[in-house]
Amino acid sequence: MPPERLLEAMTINYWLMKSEPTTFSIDDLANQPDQTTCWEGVRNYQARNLLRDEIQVGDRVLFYHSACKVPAVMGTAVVSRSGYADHFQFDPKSNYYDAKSDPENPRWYMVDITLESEFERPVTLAELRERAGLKGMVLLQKGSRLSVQPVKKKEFDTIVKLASKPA
DNA sequence: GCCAACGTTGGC
DNA sequence: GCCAACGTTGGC
Repeated sequence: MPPERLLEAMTINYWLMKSEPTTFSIDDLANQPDQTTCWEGVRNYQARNLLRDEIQVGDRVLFYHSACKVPAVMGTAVVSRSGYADHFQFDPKSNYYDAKSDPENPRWYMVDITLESEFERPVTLAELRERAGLKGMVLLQKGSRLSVQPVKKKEFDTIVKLASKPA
């Protein structure tokens, strides 16, 4: 392995993934076999590139509830399988079907994630906005809609720490 | 390649 | 339910 690949293999990266709890909540993840699920249905090229090229086994994930009453980070997960073709794109009955995707050259990718911890309490979006140290988070940028996005280690650690303290 | 129209996301 | 912001589509 060339040295830069070796370094990559040793480096853990951090991500945030959004899910609408009415579709798939952190409790749903907790109830999956092995508390593991494939992260299907991402249909945005920027997020696709992350799923296909960047996100590696062992990377850690903030599980975020979006489009709900109290948007919040709910817990953490670990990437348990790196990018592979999202088979729902080839299923005409799926909401995620994409007639223009070529099976020889799949357009959409997914990873598997496994629950790591459910926070004792949600760390709300409002709370994240109050922390000066989190100002740079992709999630907090105006108009930011990426459903899979990079997070800095410092940001990840700050949020995990917040979750262990009373609101 | 431009850009208007449309659809979606997601906080509020 | 509203609406701002964004991404995609498709005519030209």
